[in-house]
Amino acid sequence: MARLPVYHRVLLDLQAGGQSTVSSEQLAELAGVNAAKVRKDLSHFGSYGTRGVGYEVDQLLADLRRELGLTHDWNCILVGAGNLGSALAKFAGFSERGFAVVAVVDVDRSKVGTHLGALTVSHDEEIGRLVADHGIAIGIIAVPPAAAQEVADRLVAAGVTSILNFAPTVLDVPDEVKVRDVDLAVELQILAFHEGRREPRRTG
Amino acid sequence: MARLPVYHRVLLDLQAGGQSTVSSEQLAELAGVNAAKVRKDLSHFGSYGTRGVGYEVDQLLADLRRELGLTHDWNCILVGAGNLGSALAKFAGFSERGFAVVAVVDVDRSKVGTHLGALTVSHDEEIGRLVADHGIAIGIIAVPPAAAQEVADRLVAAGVTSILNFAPTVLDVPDEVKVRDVDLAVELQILAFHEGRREPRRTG
DNA sequence: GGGGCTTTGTGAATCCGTGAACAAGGGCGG
DNA sequence: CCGCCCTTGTTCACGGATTCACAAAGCCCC
Ligand SMILES: NC(=O)c1ccc[n+]([C@@H]2O[C@H](COP(=O)([O-])OP(=O)(O)OC[C@H]3O[C@@H](n4cnc5c(N)ncnc54)[C@H](O)[C@@H]3O)[C@@H](O)[C@H]2O)c1
Ligand SMILES: NC(=O)c1ccc[n+]([C@@H]2O[C@H](COP(=O)([O-])OP(=O)(O)OC[C@H]3O[C@@H](n4cnc5c(N)ncnc54)[C@H](O)[C@@H]3O)[C@@H](O)[C@H]2O)c1
Repeated sequence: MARLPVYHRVLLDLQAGGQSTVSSEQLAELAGVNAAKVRKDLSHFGSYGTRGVGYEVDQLLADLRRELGLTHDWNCILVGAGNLGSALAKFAGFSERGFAVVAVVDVDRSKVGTHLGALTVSHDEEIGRLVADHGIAIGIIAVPPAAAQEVADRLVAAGVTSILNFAPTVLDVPDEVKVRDVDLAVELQILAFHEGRREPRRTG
Repeated sequence: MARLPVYHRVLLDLQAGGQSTVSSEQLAELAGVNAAKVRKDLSHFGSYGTRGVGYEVDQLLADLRRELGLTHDWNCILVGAGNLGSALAKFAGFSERGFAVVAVVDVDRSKVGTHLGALTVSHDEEIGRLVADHGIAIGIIAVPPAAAQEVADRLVAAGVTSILNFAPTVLDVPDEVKVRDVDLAVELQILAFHEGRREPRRTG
């Protein structure tokens, strides 16, 4: 389910706000979904809500963390230290959510050795060693589309089993490797699609 | 349908490669979906495939462009010139797909007047004027979560009717405004979820 | 010009996610 | 200790998306 992470995020906010229990209705409101859906989702992994009261925030967070595999931090490797890669590497928000970018590589030798936040860019060929040394399971691809498949092959060869792909390319990987694509142009096109249905022909 | 933009992208590649016709099977392969799905999707807006041959790439691209509202470019306004905002503003790939970031604003006065690629950062308060002047329908939010709702309100007040939101927050907007959320931590958590199911407890 | 091959378009069966509605259950006040 | 009220957990029905499978249909070669 793609909604569990959203619940997790909302619950973190509630916990930070000092709230100890939450009803499915409130959680639904904050997560922008239906209340029945929330209850069904939570019951799918043995929820422990109290009828008449709701769910205990701490307990629910612990369950969600377990379910999402966030009981420990996940180390990630970032490939491509360009525009997007730099922004990702410098971003602090991932660590709060259980993820740590522990390595950045680039094929461009002029970038190797430069710093991005606390990280130092390594060379492309080090992927294998870095993945092994840090026990990395997740790779992030932020290279031009033409290089994405090659990078994916190397990540898979190095032992990475999950890939977050920002390049607008469909990657060909073994079945056991999970890929999620983030194509921002696709997101914009979906918005434009609805925009076009709104009123046939308005300005840009 | 969220697949239409992917077909569009694949067809652009095929066209660039000089291919004049494409079968539903090939298109499905390249887009990573089922062939029947492709045919059904395309038939939904009056497709003109030739039995025994396939679809004409140019014709299909033109139909898709019309369907996706890409007959003209869409002007976008970017709010937040931080890590992520800078990367987005400098990124050239959007224009090839029918989108143009024509304005960047930030609340931080020290950033106003600085350049990001060909763009100059304007101040927050100019949102209304910029949206009106450029006929902007799409806003992109790249500010910290705490400021996202306020920015969304301003965009809506200015007349923006579609929002691409990078902040990890559920935005409250009028029904007629379309929002798409891109939360990278959520994407990573979904990967971690599958990773956790793979083998209960392995390293990072 | 006709037959065969290839590929489309679609009908039907199926599966999955969604949402409404309701009975079971627990706290809480009397 | 009892009954009321609130919220959960679950059942059910439904709509939409997905996939299979096949008949119609165009092209090409003989
Ligand atoms: N920048 C954005 O805002 C943005 C937005 C949407 C999508 N994207 C996508 O993200 C990807 C990266 O975009 P960008 O703007 O950062 O591009 P960029 O050109 O700024 O950076 C790409 C980096 O990848 C490196 N690289 C190239 N081949 C490599 C290889 N084989 N191994 C390792 N590193 C390699 C290059 O040296 C460069 O540093 C692109 O596919 C782009 O389409 C970017
Ligand atoms: N950087 C990333 O790689 C990344 C990754 C995932 C998500 N995000 C999300 O994207 C958003 C931006 O991230 P970032 O790293 O660019 O942050 P950042 O702090 O680098 O930049 C935020 C910018 O927004 C500006 N800003 C703040 N309030 C504003 C307002 N009311 N109006 C206009 N501008 C305002 C700030 O001045 C700053 O320049 C955050 O919500 C973050 O969670 C970023």
